[in-house]
Amino acid sequence: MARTLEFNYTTTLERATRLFWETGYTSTSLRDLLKTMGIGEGSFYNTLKSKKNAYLECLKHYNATVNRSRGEALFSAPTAAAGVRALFHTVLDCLDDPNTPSRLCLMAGSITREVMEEPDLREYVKEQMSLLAERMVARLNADKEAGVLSAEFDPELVVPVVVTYLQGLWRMALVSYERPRFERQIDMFLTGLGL
Amino acid sequence: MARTLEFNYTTTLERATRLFWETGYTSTSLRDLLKTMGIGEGSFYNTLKSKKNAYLECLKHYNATVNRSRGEALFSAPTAAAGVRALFHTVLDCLDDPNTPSRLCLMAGSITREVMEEPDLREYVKEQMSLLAERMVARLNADKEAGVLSAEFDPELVVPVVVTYLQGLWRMALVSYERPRFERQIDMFLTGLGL
DNA sequence: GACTAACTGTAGCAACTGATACAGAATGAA
DNA sequence: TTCATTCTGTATCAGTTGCTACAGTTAGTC
Repeated sequence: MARTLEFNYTTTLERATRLFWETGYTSTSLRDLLKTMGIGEGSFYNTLKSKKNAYLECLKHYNATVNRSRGEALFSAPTAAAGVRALFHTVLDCLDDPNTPSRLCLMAGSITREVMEEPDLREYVKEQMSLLAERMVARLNADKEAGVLSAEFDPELVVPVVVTYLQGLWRMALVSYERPRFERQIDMFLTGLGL
Repeated sequence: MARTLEFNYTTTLERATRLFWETGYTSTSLRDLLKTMGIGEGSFYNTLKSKKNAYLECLKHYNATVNRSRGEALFSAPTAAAGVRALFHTVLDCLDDPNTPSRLCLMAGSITREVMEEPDLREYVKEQMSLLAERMVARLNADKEAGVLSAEFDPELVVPVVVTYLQGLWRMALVSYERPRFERQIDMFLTGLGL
């Protein structure tokens, strides 16, 4: 072993994550990336290998922080239904937060032809999405077995609908967003599903 | 007036539409565009002014053809509920059609940071989306007044949910698509809303 | 048949794309 | 101190981006 890293890897990745979050994978140029990260191409390619790999690391970082807290919102609520509503609440809070880099969640923003064409990125995104879905199914099933949710309620069927709707929500926020409208819409949606 | 256009405007725009549909606004290069259109930069900039304007014209063309038939599916059904289901049916048919350029509807694919940053494009997309929503609301209200839908049913509240879900559906198809799964999901969703 | 207006192809622009080569600097082990 | 190893900044690569200048071609009008 020899010379140590001159920059702080974590804070640098954090900056990269925010930029990718703001401008997306393809339209974030390497130059801008390096500028906001505060490092040169030498350091970048030595530690992160490529733009694609850097993006993957940012996705992981995002899931370990932002999406992790969303998952906690889902689980810390007294009932599964309240948990799902809490999850949507964190999404609205994110949209309202002036500190958020973009109206689009980094993960939602990665569901793009260009990103999906990269096999490793595609697989990671797919994997993470089913992970969230599985956790949600598990939580709903727990309530079902406890008798909080009716026996007819089918988590395996409902969860994909919720995930799909959530993806649509991020995109719609890109067109126009007003919290009260979104709140009413989400309530209508979840009530319809029995949550 | 003088010299006439050497190429057929309509078929040329059709080709451009298919390419934009396939590869999206930003990642469709002018070179590729000209190659598939079969014209040179001279003709292109004389008739279409810019890449942005060409994209706008393609969106209009798409709405006048593909989305028009989707609207017809919505209206030609005996009931509004059947109409909405027919609309989703055309979407699935589009996803199954091997001739379709992309898993993503051209309009759905235009809901992107880059596109939304162009004021004219943004306005057009927004306008077209509310147009579809209005038509849907009108159809549902007609059924409500006819007594086919219950008095409690609120189209103004339900329609945004449907539109949002549809956007999510396109994106999810980009991740992975299997018709039976989607059919079940859509049925669950619409049933929940009372459609 | 001349004139004018519009269309078209070629060449080229400056800026940017992700990535690399490589000399030099810093570090820990011997 | 020596030495191998790793990190970093500069310069640069070949290819691409949307767009424009302009000469040459074609057509309708008088």
